[in-house]
Amino acid sequence: MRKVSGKSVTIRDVASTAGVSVGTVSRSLNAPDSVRPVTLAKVRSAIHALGFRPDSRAQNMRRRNTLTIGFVVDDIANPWHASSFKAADGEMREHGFSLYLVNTNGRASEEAAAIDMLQHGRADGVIMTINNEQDIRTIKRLRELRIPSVLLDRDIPLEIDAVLTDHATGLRQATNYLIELGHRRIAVITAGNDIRPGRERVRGFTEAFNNRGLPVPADLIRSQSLSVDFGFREATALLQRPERPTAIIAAGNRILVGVLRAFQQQGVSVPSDISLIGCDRSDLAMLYPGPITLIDRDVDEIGRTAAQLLLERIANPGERPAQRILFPTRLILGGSVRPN
Amino acid sequence: MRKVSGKSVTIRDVASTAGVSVGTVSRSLNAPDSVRPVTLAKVRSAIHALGFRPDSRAQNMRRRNTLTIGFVVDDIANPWHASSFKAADGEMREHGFSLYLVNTNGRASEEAAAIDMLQHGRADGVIMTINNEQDIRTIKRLRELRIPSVLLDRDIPLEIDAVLTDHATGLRQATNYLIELGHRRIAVITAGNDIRPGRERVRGFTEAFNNRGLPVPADLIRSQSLSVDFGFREATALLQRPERPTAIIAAGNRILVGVLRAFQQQGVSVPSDISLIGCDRSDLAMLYPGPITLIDRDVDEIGRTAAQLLLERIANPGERPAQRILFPTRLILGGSVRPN
DNA sequence: GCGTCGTTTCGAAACGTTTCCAACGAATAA
DNA sequence: TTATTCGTTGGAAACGTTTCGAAACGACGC
Repeated sequence: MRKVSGKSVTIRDVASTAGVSVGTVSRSLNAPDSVRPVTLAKVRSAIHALGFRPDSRAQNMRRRNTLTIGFVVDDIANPWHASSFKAADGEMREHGFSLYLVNTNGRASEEAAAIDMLQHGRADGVIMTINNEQDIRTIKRLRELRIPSVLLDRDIPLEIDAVLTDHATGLRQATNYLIELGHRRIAVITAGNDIRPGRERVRGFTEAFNNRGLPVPADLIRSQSLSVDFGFREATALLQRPERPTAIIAAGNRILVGVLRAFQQQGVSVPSDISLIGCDRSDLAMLYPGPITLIDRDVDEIGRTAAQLLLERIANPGERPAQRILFPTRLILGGSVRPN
Repeated sequence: MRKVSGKSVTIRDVASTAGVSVGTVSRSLNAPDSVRPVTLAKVRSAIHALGFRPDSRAQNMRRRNTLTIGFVVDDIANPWHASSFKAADGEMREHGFSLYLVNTNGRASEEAAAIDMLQHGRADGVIMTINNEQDIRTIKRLRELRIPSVLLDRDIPLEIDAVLTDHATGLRQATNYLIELGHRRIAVITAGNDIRPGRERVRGFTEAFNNRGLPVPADLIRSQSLSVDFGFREATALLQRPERPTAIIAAGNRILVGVLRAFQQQGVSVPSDISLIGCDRSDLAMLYPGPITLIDRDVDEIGRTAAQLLLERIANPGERPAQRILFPTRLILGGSVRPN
């Protein structure tokens, strides 16, 4: 809190102290090779003596950039988002960028406001996991976006880079696994068809049954939202049906939380009362006694790839066609499934 | 990606379109009451027609602020940090601020670099949970900090606002509870004495024994780090002792993860083989069968309070004495403890 | 008709950098 | 010797906004 002198030291102070012009100071910082060693030394010692650090605001203003990337998610307390943030942040930091984290709480209005704010001089690019691929406001903003962007696990019919997950295959594998163990009344709880993961997971689930000529248990497909509450509500309802499903696929890491909460409340144990498959590695999934069998994916690589894609766009702002990169999933066998 | 014209629209374009001066446009935006209604209308329609939005970089430059707050933690994947971020972010957003999230990975050098960067024009304030209260580099920076700051759950002998938790009482209560249930070989795993939570928790633990005239099990106090790995290592070692503790207090939410991992690996069940108390509400603690008895605190209120403290400092930059606000803990009984 | 006042607007300066162009001196080539 | 080039430096313009003092304008009182 020690505020010695009111004014902070600028490049002009350094220049006059070192007895050179401001241009020379600037070049000493940004292109030291272009200044004579003896001059450089004078400048450096002046900088050191005054404790000068360039003001980022002025640099951003003049350079027309910010070295900042917006990272937009609905909920950073979702461990998957936190992990992908960390991965993207690590990659970005290596290239001198920092990340603005915008938590939209799943509200489309905050999402739109975030994009508006970020693109007018607060960020050089955006990584987003939007909440609804059909929302008019968001789409409109994305279409007119002035800075490069990458979608994370979302898919929009616009020329935007995207890093996607092969959820369909993941769900197909998981469903096959359950079918092979004799399960037929298999429920899946997942996002609605307003986002790609919801659509793809339902597709994979359906295909698994179709491929074997088995009837698809359409009324056991609960596809609407990735929220904890939705998982809880649907699991509760499923457990109360006269003919309980013998297995549930909680396709979404927040959904898994809701499902386990329902199990806890109803005193249902896994896997003796019901089999369970989750999504995405998390402390909960890995340490829950069993542990829980899950459809995993490499969140670090996904986050890092998003960052790389964006960095490339920023470095070469040409009009390349959009890239869409697909990452595989992997079924990790735990102890939350038993034969039926 | 539609980049119509190379240049973006500035306040000058608006001025000439509306037939007024740039000053008037600026005042239309920032002090609409000071401009005649008919002029305001002209300006507004020009703004709308051109799709003008002021450039944040220029505003930051001229106004000498950024409406941005740095939020510095070692690991955003720690759910406690994620929750406090969300709470602080919500409060800040209401006041027009956004949050820069800086993930230091627990490295003191990155911590110092983050502070350096933030205070030179990237942020108007900082909320920090630093990694080591004794680190020279960090201390030095905090002493010379040019922007207001708030420490979250950390304590440094400097005039800096802080939002703290009454960990000592929390640990005393938890320890008392175990003692009353007949436990004597109680282990505690927690942070080292380089951060306040470590010191306070050990103090509370010790006091509980002292208050009853019982010998303090000094060799069961494992106080070094809040990491998952430390929790895992210490729990593993404790389980392998000839005289196992009958109860473990995992005093730190990451430590709890490590402890449960050790239990999982060694096939130890809770509470039949050993009693367990954790810290901080988390999906894992609440859904782990039992659930786990824990020392909780209101993370939302803590995060919000940190934000409010900082906002107040930013609004009134006077030299008030530092404020230190202490929040209580609460023992939430689960099913992870049984009488000994 | 003139001075005064209040409201509204104009225009320029300022914020702290970067970058461009001109200028300079020394070194090299003719 | 003069012309040319190269490396280095100085000085000013520029980035897009806010803000401040001055100017313009009407209304009003005398």
